Amino acid sequence: MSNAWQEVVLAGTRTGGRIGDRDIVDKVRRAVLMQRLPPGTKLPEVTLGDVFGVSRSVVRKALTRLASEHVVDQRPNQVARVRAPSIAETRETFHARRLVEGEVASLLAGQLAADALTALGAEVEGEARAHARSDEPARIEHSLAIHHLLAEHSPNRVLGAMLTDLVLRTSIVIALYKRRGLASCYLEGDHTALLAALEGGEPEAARRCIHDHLHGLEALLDLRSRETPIDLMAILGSSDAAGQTPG
Amino acid sequence: MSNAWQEVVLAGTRTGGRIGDRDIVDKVRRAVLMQRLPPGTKLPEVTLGDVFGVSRSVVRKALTRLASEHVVDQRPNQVARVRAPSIAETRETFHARRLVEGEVASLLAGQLAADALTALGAEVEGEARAHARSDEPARIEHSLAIHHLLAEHSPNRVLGAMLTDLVLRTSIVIALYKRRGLASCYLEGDHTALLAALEGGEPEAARRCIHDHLHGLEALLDLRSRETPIDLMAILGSSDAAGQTPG
DNA sequence: TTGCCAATCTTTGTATACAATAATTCCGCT
DNA sequence: AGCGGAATTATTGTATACAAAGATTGGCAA
Repeated sequence: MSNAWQEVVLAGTRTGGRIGDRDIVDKVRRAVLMQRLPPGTKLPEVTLGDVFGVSRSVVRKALTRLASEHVVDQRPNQVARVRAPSIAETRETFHARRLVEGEVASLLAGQLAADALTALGAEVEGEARAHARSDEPARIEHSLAIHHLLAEHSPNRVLGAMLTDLVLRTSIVIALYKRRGLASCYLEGDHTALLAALEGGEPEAARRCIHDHLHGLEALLDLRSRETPIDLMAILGSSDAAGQTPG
Repeated sequence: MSNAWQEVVLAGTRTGGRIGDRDIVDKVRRAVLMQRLPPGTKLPEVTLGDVFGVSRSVVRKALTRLASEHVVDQRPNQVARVRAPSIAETRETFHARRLVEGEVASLLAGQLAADALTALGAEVEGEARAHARSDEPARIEHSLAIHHLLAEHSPNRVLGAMLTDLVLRTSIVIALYKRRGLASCYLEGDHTALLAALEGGEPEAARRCIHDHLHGLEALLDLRSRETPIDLMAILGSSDAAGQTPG
């Protein structure tokens, strides 16, 4: 059990500024996203409190927020754990994201200001270069930035917020279910095509780009229905939190 | 101000069973929905704690959850207040709900089990009868039940949860922006047509029913842009405006 | 050995005390 | 009166203490 994930979570915590629940949320979310906190990892309140140098009150608030973001699983009288979405939920999340992000993209087509387009272009280019030099963490960072920009610039803020949530959730399940041996989930040209559709003011083309992109992404996952880790753990009595070896 | 909203919130609280944060969330949400807690109402933690007989810890948790549900506005170091969505957000919420609920309805067409259909039919009938006897609270109750059933039975649970959230938010803004003098927001036959489309297994018809229904609902609101306080701030902030400020 | 139960320990749930910050009030001044 | 501005009050933020519920461990018996 000597996981020592505490140090991982704390990586790069700026000393000096007082730590609030927001900082904890950001750090944990990021750690989960970067797959440094694998699903099922227990997150006891006192431990997190020690790591961040705050008391349980702050940690509890952070955990509640993380639970509402679907990042952790918080059950009464039990230790909070990093959530492990099931295969079914993964498919459903992709479906929902296609719907929402497709709509946002179609709304955005031809409506983006010049600076927004250049920012988007920079991220697309950055992603391509990161992929070229096989820097997967950086590539993921750029990819997230692209979709986060879409969410931010959505003229419909409600849809934008929903998209932010869905991007987070799909990122988590991608990390979870990525095919073994697959170095990257980069899809050549997808984002470039999207950018072109947005710049060219073609709503339906933009929507189609999003749909294709997300279908492609989903196809890169290993979604065969060996039943969900959660179910197994529940059945077995959840005595073991660490890695579940298949077969 | 002697508002005495405390008694309103507590209406029908069963004594005996221990009160948890969930109970508070449900009660406050319901009170907001039923317009017994108007937007802007302050919800101090100690007061709520006294009302429900629990300490601030529990109340804080409940308020955090309500904030994540967009029911209350929680800003640092300030009293939580019942949220008052802007007109722009109202339009955006309706747009989002059309998108999501339309998709859910299309997924559900021809897929609902017999008992679900009868339950749905009962609610549709109940709504019609409540409208006939001008019992608006009961009518709202039935209408909520209809859409809640759709969300519950959604084969896509992610979309279902999103729909639940959007139904809540639209209900709040309907209560907020309903045209004065309008006794009810009942739209004759809308739900019946939806039920027929669902039963008949016509996905696109079901989606269209939802779209029409929500457009109709939105049209019943008074969404003229008497502008938000933000404009005032902008005027007072910029020095070049044609000065009507005295002295 | 295996299974079960009790004791122990860990972890969360709740209440409360104190600190920090925003809102209010009241007073003196113009 | 009208208007700052400081003292006061109200309210939230954080930490901590204790209670309650799970999880773990060890021993005992079949």
